[in-house]
Amino acid sequence: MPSSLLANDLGAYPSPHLAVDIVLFTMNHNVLKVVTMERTAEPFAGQQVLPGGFVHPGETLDTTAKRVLSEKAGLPELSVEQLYTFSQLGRDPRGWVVSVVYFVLVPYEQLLAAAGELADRGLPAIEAAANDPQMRLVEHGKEVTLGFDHAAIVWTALSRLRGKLDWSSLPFALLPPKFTLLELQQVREAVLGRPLNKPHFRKKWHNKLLPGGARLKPTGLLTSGRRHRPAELYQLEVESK
Amino acid sequence: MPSSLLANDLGAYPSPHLAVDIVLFTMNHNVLKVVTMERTAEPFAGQQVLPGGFVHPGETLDTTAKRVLSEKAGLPELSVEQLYTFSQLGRDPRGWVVSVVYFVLVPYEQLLAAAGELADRGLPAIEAAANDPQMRLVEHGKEVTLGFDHAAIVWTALSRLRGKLDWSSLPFALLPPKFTLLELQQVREAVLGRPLNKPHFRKKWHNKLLPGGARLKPTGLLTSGRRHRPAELYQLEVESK
DNA sequence: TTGACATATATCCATACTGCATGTAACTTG
DNA sequence: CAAGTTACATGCAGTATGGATATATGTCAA
Repeated sequence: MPSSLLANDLGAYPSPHLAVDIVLFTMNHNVLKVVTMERTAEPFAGQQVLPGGFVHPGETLDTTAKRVLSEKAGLPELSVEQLYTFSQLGRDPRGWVVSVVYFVLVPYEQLLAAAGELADRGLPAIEAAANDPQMRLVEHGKEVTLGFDHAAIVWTALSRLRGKLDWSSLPFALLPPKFTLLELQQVREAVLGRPLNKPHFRKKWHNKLLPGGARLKPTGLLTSGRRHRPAELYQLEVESK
Repeated sequence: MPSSLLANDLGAYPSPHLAVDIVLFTMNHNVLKVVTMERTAEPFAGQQVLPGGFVHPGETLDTTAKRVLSEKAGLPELSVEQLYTFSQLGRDPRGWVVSVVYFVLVPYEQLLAAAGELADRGLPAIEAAANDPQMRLVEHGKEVTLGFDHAAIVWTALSRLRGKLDWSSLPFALLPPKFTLLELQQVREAVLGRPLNKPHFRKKWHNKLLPGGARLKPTGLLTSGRRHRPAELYQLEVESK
């Protein structure tokens, strides 16, 4: 017969410290970027790390993620999505720390408005070709090394984002509410790390119904002042049905 | 300027208790089942719950999952996959407990061999139609209620399993090493909760190359003693290339 | 021995999606 | 007004999808 589950008193075992780290993606000039911050304390002082913080009593992990996003980047209104929980031994030199990692997408304009100093400094750009398990983080032409195991975490997040491209409406969170089909194509090219065929892309995405029930609808509005023929603006609409 | 990350001493905040719960799927008579155990202690004494346990110092979460699987079901050699981390407040009446949930697939024969008493008792069968957000757990004709938030956890695991059907070789872990195409089809029908077209299914899966680099190859062997025409046995082979 | 039965397996067809080539339209800048 | 750049449309070949239909081959019962 199965032994009783959780028969031990709570508190019988020591618990790890539980933290939340955020992979905050954004996109600027057709390049996918990730928000990092300089660490001031040891360990890894002076290096770039992902924004994060410890879980407080009375918080769910989602709540912690939103609080960290608000405190560190001034972005309180974003929807967050849990990615993975990292628990490798020794991943934090200070002790036993388990990190639940969230990933979040934000249009560059919104990031600028909320935390301009972040973007001024420049953010690490993600360079990762489609069929290449390598990933480089580049800022101002030179490679950035992240502290802790955060480089591996960003790679995991990028893989998940790629997987979500085709069947989730989440990647639209990298774009402003209204966007052209070319802008959408550039987002997908940057995430996938490879070029896409343009006429085919247009046919596929014009008025496309997404699995979530949303539809990509043309608005009738046009771009202007862009030194070429204006393009129609599209937006994501929830299907009434 | 960004404030320092993790500036607080470790230990400044209280930590939740960290547990691992396992959703162990198996399949018998074309029905998808999940392994549960009767809880003997309060809270939820007498109810069925998922196998689980607390993380020990010196363990990664994967290690904990494998230890729990070994201790509670006698299955030490299975590969485990992290599903999601649950942290709703009040999900455990005893206190602040965060659960990292893993899901695992095992062929019914292997489960029988390792923990026959589990299968003798009967396991809750999962009844969930394709486009229906409802899910019922049924054992011996009547609905089973799971303790804690474990019903919601099983639903999350089923959703993930469905999502993995098309692009992962993981669902093959529900089958023995050699199997017929019909058996594979029945696995997929049980997981998806809807029938599939047979001729199309055969064309699609004969010699199919899976994303992971594995290929579904016919072995030349045939079934026998099944009161109808023998079927060819297939197996998953890693592509040398 | 023979025919009913259940499942395996093969063939065919209509439709949709993919990847790509080609051509035309419309705005901005010099 | 010409050049440049991008938007937008159409057509085509190869492949995948979803399904109907027909034939093959074993077991089992009479």
